[in-house]
Amino acid sequence: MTVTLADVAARARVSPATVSRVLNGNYPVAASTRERVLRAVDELDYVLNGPASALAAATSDLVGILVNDIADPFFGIMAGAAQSAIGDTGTGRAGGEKLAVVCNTGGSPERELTYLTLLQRQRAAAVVVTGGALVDPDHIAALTAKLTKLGDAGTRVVLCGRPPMPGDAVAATLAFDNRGGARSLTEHLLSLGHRRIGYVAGPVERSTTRDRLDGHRDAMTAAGLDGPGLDRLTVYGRYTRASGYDATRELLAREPSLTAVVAANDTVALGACAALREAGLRIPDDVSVAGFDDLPFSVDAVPSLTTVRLPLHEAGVRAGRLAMGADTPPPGGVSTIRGELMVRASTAPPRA
Amino acid sequence: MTVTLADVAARARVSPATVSRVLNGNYPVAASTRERVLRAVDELDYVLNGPASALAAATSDLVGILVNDIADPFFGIMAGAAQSAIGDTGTGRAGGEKLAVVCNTGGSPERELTYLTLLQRQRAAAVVVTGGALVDPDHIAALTAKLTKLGDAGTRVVLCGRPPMPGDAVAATLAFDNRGGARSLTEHLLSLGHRRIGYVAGPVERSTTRDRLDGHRDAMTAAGLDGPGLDRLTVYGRYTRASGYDATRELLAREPSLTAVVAANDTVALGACAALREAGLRIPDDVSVAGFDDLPFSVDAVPSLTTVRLPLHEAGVRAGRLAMGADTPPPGGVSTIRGELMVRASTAPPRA
DNA sequence: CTGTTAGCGCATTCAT
DNA sequence: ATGAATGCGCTAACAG
Repeated sequence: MTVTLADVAARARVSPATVSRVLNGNYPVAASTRERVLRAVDELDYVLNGPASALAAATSDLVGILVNDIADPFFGIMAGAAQSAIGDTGTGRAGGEKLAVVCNTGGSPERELTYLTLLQRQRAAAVVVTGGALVDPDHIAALTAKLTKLGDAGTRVVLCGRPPMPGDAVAATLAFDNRGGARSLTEHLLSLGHRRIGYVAGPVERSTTRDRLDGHRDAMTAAGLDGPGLDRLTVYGRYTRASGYDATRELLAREPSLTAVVAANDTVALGACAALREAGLRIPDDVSVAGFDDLPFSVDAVPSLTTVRLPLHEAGVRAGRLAMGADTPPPGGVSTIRGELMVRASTAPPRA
Repeated sequence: MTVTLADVAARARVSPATVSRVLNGNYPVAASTRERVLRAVDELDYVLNGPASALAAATSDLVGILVNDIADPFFGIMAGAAQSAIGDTGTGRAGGEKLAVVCNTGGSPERELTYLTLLQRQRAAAVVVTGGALVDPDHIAALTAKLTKLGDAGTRVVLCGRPPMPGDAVAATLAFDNRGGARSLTEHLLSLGHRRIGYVAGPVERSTTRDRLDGHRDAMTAAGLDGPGLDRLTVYGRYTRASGYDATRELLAREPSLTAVVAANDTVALGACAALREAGLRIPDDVSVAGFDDLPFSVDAVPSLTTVRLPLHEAGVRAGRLAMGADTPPPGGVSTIRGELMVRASTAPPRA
């Protein structure tokens, strides 16, 4: 019923071993023979049996890319870039093709572990884990253990847009400088003259939330604005528009004379804008707003959003190449990627 | 080095077959034995060898979800919904877990075919193909052939948000009523009194583009507004913000007295808004704008966008369940999903 | 309910 | 440069 390598061998009048060799291209084969085999493959419309191949070779051509939220362009951009970098590395022939796939954890630590197990089960060639991590020590330990096993089994593990992990389970990590970016963003607001700045944070248990908030606090503290007021003007939520909306209303209730709102990311910032507008406040005339990430829609927002640009596409490509072994890991295994402050129309000096 | 099923069997003092049976759970096993085996699995930290399992069983637990653009929430929402529907069908035990993965074709027909081959190679349990199709007959033929082979090999093929295909290669298709939705959208504009309506279409070779444009033309024709003017006020582009921006400038150049712009989707509509605003036109006072899809950001746009809501999440979940065989296909194999007109602030009667 | 026996389709030694 | 033989780890008949 289904065509096997042996069928191809018979048609090409060679041994199965030879067919295997031309297909994998890692071995010297006479040009004429190769030609004949390739023709038989074509005529029979043969497709390699992946599981059989993976079983015999003890490794598969599967590369997994884990994301927290596939509906969020933040992850989509990174994943898409990684996926194309991995696909493009192929020789074009069917031989070197990797199957780069993205797995959506939905931010759930259990699903993260489950996907990793599934990938381990498939003997994945590499795994790219993207986005902020959970700060919970138990989960970090479990994750580290799982990644170590993957690494020991020959799977190359790459972290992208995620803080480094302890141990040597990870081949390479590309970390974003969330703290530094957040600090420069708040410094920008401070330099405009703002003093009563609200902060809409993400989920408290995520490293990204912590890092960005830390950066914000660094700037506030350096300006002598630390103290209890800082906590009072910080509201935690999720990385959604609705969360930004709700948190901003809360902020407004706590401090009606707010002159600026810094959001954990661009999506949250949009929700903040909606809440401010609804309260009859103009942006940036009455209140300035800033985001983080610089997703594609941010430049089109009205007014266009001041934010910190993260080179998501570039990071994804680098992670993909690292996963393929096409690039060598940075010294020490960790590379920190900086964000760039994008000053646009949503921030201005506070009203006099 | 690596723990195998035989190791588990030895530790649990049963035969390998029994271990296999408790792991797959599709066979009666005494509770005490199962307990012993599970304990051994745990103690040895055993992970099933997917390729070996797939080889022996002639099917894997991999489910592929193909999308045109992973960075576009349109696809992200459908893919995420499908993926969670597939994951949730699992019993919770490691046994029934499917590995739902998304593959990004980038809209390239070659990559679409390549991914399908890769999935075929892996003996995927099911494949969900999302989004608009290429209208090119050659590609449709190639795709049909490939899907037929997949189907013959036991892979369940489901189409989601995509027009039906000829033949019986496909187990089920969930099609969006793009034409009907587009028609009702333009009718809305017409009923407001608009007559000079520009249309910013997507890529000419995509079925989604065609269908939505057809719906628009249906409405225009019914209103007696067909003729050469219709073509003159139609500009093709891509499904991006930049494309909407450029096309709208072009439209404005062709017809400065335009009173409305209908865009192929919400993202394009945002670009259109930017171009109009830059031209000093107010929305909707001077020009009305409408989109399609009702992505999450559309309600937050300023002004909020009139559009046609497509139940992307619901469609994704249905596709996922269909792919798992958890739901039975609709009669005839095809189910058409209607959109819902969402009238918001970006459309208003034209100026007198 | 459980053990035994055969492959599944391919990559890889080892020969030649 | 090519062929023959072996085993990867597991599932699926069959027995019992």
